[in-house]
Amino acid sequence: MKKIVNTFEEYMSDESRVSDAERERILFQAALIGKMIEAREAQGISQRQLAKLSGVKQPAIARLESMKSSPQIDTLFKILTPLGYTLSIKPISKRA
Amino acid sequence: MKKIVNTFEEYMSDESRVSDAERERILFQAALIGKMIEAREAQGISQRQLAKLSGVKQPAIARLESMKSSPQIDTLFKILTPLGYTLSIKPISKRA
DNA sequence: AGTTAAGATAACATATTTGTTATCTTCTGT
DNA sequence: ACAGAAGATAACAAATATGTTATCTTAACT
Repeated sequence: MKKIVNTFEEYMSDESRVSDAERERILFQAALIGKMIEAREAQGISQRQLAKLSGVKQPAIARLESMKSSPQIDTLFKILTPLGYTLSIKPISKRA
Repeated sequence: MKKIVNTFEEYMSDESRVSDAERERILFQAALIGKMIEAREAQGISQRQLAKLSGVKQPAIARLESMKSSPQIDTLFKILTPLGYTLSIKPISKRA
């Protein structure tokens, strides 16, 4: 019977739930989302304003910023573009 | 009555269908997918092999490589990780 | 001609995201 | 105390991606 987890940290540190590869993947994802939030806040834009700019609704933005969903790539681009950012592929282990 | 389009190029050049912002977004997306395909082929890995490595099924890989779907971010990471790549955010108009 | 491998596709079920609308909580400022 | 703004969340419908299984087409090779 699995322990109920309440936080992201609890989930991530439970080795019976998350493989190393999956953990790495989630951390990359979290870093990406984190930078997106930084970009929005640095420009003083609220989720509701960004919703208007991007066409993505505020609840969807809230869900993805709090990592409650794994957004589709076009949703990410819709949000990043009005913030002046885009996505690119880079080799793992190279520094940002 | 809308003309039926058969190719990506026809679709992209139809201004009644695609706004400038959307066109830019789609081109970024296409560039990203293109690099993913390059990475796979440069390593001599087939879609079926990559399916085993990534846990994403071959039909899903085929669909996203041919831009028939807008994959979820975690699907992209699952595929990119065994290829040795990851995603990062960068300002628009900076060169790769 | 036959065989094998690769990518594309079909059809359907399942899972997940996103839209929609509304509300809740918290914080800030008055 | 009140009002307004911000982010989080709830509930449900609609849209879309993914899994599953199988087949098709094309190309390369014998």
